[in-house]
Amino acid sequence: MKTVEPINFIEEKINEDLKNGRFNCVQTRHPPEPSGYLHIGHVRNIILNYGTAERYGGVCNLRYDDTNPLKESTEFVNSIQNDVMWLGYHWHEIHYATEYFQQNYEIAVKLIKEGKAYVCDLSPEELSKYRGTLTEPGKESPYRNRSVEENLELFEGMKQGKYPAGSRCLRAKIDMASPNINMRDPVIYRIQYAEHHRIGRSWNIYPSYDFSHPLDDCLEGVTHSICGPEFEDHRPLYDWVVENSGLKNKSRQIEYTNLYLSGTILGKRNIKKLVNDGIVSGFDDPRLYTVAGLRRRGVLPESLKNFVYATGLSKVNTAVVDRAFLDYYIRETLNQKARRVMAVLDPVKLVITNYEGEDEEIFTEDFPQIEGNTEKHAHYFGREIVVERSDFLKEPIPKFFRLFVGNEVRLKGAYIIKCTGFDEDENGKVTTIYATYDKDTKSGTEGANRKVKGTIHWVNPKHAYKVTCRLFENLVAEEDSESVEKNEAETDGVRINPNSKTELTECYVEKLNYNMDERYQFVRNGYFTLDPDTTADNLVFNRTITLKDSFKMPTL
RNA sequence: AGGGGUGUGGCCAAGCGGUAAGGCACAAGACUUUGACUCUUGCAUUCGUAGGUUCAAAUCCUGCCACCCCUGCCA
Repeated sequence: MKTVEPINFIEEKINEDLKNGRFNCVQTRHPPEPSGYLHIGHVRNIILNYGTAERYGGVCNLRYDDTNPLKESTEFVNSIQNDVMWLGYHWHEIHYATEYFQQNYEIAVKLIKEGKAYVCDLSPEELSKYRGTLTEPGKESPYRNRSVEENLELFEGMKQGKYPAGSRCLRAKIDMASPNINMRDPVIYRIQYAEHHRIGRSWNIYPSYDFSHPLDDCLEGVTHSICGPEFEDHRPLYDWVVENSGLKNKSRQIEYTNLYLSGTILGKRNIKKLVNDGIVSGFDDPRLYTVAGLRRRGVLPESLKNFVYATGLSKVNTAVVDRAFLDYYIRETLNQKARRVMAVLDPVKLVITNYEGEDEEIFTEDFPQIEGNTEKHAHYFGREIVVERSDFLKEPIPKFFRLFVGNEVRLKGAYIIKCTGFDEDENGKVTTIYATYDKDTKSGTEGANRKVKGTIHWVNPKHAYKVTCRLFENLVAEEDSESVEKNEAETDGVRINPNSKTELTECYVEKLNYNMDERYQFVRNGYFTLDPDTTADNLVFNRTITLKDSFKMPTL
């Protein structure tokens, strides 16, 4: 087995194992518990497991860690598979921890026979007391030294459902005085009468994670079991189980650190709460950093992968990656793939006062960033068009070179116009802008060489689609925003932005054959994707992300 | 004497005894029929802290400090 150039400390460890002969191949597993939707934090784990196996020419299995029927469901099983496929990873096989229950059980019996496990009758409360504290050692259970026969009989009784849940459990006999609490005779089997989403009620006893996980790894042929940092001090227990299982394949657990993203709410529990409280519309709400939400927003899987690789892996447990970093990778990909489209999101009417006659068809072909794009885009210039409200200012401010009375600006792909005036309503809101156009400056002609500072986009409503755009604000309140003052909702110390709702607005986009699979850059507005809910007569776009805007309005 | 981890610029992050890579963010400038993109430049005399070893330390040693995880019959 050849080693590969390591890109992180995990691969360094793998190379060690390959070099000293502990393993001669690499097999990993992706072990989600089907108790929630995958989010961007899980993406790193997925990339690590599938990606590492891939790099070493090994395989990675998808294995549902479904040892707790109380929290799991088929809905989550399906969503996980869907998300992994969307990310572009391929599992070798799909397994369920429940497939190994018989083998787990037999190994538990073997442990009992060897005097390494016993049935304990302590109640959960008592068990907790006997466990000791962080600073004090635990006390041995009075049931610790039962005979092998009695243990065997009791365990069999548990399996047959003779005792109520919580009345007894099977514990590994390790060391009640261990400074590592996980080693103080951990519970490895508990009684649970519940409908399991996959195996129904066929088992009355369920192995705990600490017991089944290492076993399943070994059984499946996993060489490297890559998991989160919270299992670091479970490793001695993992090794204990592996060692005492009698299994030949001895898997190795390697921990990595979690991914935290600033200004986001992650964690299955938190996301569920947002969904249940109705703060978001579902697990695929585009404001959520779930894989489903990100996908609906129009983020591409390769952006996510590039982002994860770029953040690297260290063991710094306090690392919080800035959200701007993710944004950068989203834009980077989209910039190469998005089709440029003229659109006006917040329209205000603009009248070309010296334009006469029929609307004029304008062809442009200046979208060179799009691969293989030979199509001509037809625009219709005319007397009445719409432009973006934010491209006009009643009172110009320094360094602003878009529309204001007296200023010239180019309408992208068309003519240079000069703003001559505007109307406003009683509230001071601009209702109409007036301008004249210079007919010698049409794009593509000699006269077009004249330079003006600003270029704005525009749409002729008579020849455009009226569409719906979903815009939204970040779910998490900015640190220093005023909205934080009167926040009502709070999830685990993270302040929810009370203004965060998905807003549907009526906008105009130029006529094109829109394709569900394509990304669009609404020129000067950001990147958009068609929403799955879109219909033939109502196009719904989701804003993926805004463009960078280096023009800053001065703060007064 | 609880155990296990981690500390490099605003945010990630290389570095593994030879005199602080890179990216994001930010700032300035160039280019531009998207103020996008692209390009150019700037941005840690210092690596949690205090000592020690050395010709030489972010890298080795010692003490201290800070933060994260662990007291589910969850994973």
